[in-house]
Amino acid sequence: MPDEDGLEIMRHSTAHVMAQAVQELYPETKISIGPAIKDGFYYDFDRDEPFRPEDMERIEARMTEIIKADLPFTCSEISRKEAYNLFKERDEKYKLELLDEIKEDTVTIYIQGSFTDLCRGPHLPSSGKVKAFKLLSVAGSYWRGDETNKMLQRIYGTSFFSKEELDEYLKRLEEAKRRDHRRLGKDLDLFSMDDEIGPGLINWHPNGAMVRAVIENFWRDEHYKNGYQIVYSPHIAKLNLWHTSGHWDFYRDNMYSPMDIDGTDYIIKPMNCPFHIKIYKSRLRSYRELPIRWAELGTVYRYERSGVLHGLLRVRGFTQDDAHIFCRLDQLNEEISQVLDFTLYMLRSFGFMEYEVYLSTRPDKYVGSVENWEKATSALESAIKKSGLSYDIDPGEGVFYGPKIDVKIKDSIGRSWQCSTIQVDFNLPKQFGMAYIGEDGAPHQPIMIHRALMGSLERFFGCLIEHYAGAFPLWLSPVQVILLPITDSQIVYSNRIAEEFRGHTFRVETDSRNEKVGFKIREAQLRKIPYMLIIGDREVKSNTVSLRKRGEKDLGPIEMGKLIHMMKEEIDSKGTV
RNA sequence: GCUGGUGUAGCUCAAUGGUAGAGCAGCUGAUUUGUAAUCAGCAGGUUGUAGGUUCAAGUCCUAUCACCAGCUCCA
Repeated sequence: MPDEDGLEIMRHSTAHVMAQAVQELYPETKISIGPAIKDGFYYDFDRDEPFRPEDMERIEARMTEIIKADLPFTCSEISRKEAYNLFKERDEKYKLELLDEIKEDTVTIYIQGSFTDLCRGPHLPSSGKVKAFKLLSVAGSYWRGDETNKMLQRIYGTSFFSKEELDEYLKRLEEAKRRDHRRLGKDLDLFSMDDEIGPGLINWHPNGAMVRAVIENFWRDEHYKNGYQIVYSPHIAKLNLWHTSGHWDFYRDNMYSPMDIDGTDYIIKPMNCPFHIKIYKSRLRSYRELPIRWAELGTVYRYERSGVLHGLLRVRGFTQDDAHIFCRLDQLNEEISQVLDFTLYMLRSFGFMEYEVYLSTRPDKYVGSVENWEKATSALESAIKKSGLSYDIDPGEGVFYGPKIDVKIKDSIGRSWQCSTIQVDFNLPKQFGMAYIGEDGAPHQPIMIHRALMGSLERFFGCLIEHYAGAFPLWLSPVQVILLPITDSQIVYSNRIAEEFRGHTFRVETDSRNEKVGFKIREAQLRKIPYMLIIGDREVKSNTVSLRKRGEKDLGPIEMGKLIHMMKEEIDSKGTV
C-alpha cells in the first residue's frame, strides 16, 4: 500500500540500493548513514575521490540493475559482538562508531545482494519494489553534523511508487524555482545585490522599496494601535557599550571589527537593544510607566559565514522590526500573550496562515542563572498554551541571554525560516543596572522582552515574494493599476483617469507606448500588475474603462466610481478574504 | 567556514585549444493598433578577477572573488 509509511520505507530501501551500487562501483567507499527524508533520501559516504556528475549516471545505472535483479532484503538479528566483528572485518569505521553507542545486546542488519548495513529497518521485501527513483545532488556533510568531524559526501535522491509521481515531483521542483524570490526579485525589478557593494547587502529598487514602504506604514500604524511608541537609534556605538551588554563576550563572532574614531573604538550595531535600554535609563522610571513598549525599524549588521548567505533570506545587513518591552514580573505573561496575538495578526495580514512555532530553550553558551532561565521559559510556554497554538520545543536553540518563542514560515521549497521571535531577557536589565521605582518607593529591576514580528524586513520580504509568487495582493503591489490606451488618441483621456486614481492615492502607471494592446497586456501581466484598464474610443465615448484583472480575461467596461469603490474594498481586505 | 558545482551581452543560453554567436530585452525608424509578443534596421563583450602554460586560451593550470546546492532529519 503506497501510504506515507510505505513511501518512507521504500525511500529508505532506495538509499540502501544506492549504497550497494556505490560500494560495488567504488569498493573503497565507506558507508555511514542513509535515512529517508521529507522528499526522498540520502546516504553519506566517505571516499577520497569526489563523486562527479558522471558518477551519478553510473550509480543510477547500477541501481537500475539492482532493482531489476529484484534482490530480497533480508533481516537478521545478531549479537552486538557479531555485528562488531562483521563491520570490523569490512573496515566500516562509521558503523563501528555507531555500534559503540548502542546499548542493546542484539542489533539488526539488513542484507541485499553484496550489501550489508547496520539498520533498524524496516525495508521492502525486495529491491524490485522500487519503481521510480532519481539521484538529485551531491553535497558535503559533516559526520554527525559536527563541523569538527570529517566531511563526508552526501548523495541526495528521491523515489516514488510510480514514474508519474516522480515526474510530478520533478515538475514541482521546477515550479518552485520559478517562484524563487531571487528569480522574481530580478524579473520584477524588486532588489539586487552587487559584487562591488558586497555579499549579503541589499539594494532595494523602487518596486521593492514601494512594497517595503507599504509594509512599514502598516507596521507603524498597528504599533500605535497596540500601545507602542516609535524610537530611533544610531547605527554605531562605542565598543564599551557592547562590553556592558555582554554582546562582545557572547556575540563577537557575528560582530564586525571596531573602527577608530578619535582614538576610541566604535562598532556597527548588530542589535538595537542597548540603545533602547539607554533611552530607558535617560531618566528615573516609575512603576506607573510600565509596561513601556518601544519599537524601531532598526538596521543592524551581522557577520554571517559566507556559505550561509541566501538571497534576501540570509543577509549581512538587515532591518529588524524590533521592539523592547520593559515590564514588571506581574505583567510578563500578559505582555507575552499580547505580543503573540499581535504576531499572529501581523502574519495573517500578509497571508501567512501556516507556520511553525518553536519554544527554544537554554543553549550551551548562556548568561544568567539557571533559575531565571527556567522562570522565563515557563512564562513563554504558558503564553503559547494560552493562545492554543501547537508548538515544538527546540532544545538549546535559545539566544545566550534568554529563551524565546520563534515562529517560522516556509519558502518555496519548504525550507523554514525564522521570522517572528519573542525573547525574554533577565540579563540585560541587570547588566545595565536598569530600575524603576516601585509602589514601595524602592528600586526594582524591570524585565525585558525583545520581539520582532516580521523578523527582518529583508527576510520577510523574501518569504512574501515566494508566498505570493510575486503576484502581490492589491494593497502591496508596487504598481496597482496600469492604464493601456489603445492608440495615441486616448492618451488625454487616460491621463485624466490616471489623475483620478492618484487623487485616491492609487499607484498608477500609463503605458502610452506605441505598441499593440495585446503587447501591453502581456507585459503588464508579466509584471504581475493586479489591475489593467484598457482604454479605447468606446471607453472614451462612454466615460468608462475596460477592466482586465491579473490572470483573468476581459471583464468589460466599468465606471470609475464603481471601480475605485471596488478596489478600495479589496485594499481594506488586504486580499486575505 | 567546509564539500561539490557554476561564472560568456541587461536576461536565457551557444561556441574540438584556432575570427566570441543567437533569442529576448535595449536603441532608431516605419506602423496607430481592441484583450498575453507588428515589422525592419542598429548597437551591445578585456568571456568574474589576477597570474601562468601555449605559435594561439572562453576552452588547459594556479590563485582569488561571487553565486548555486548541502552541511537540520542520524543503525
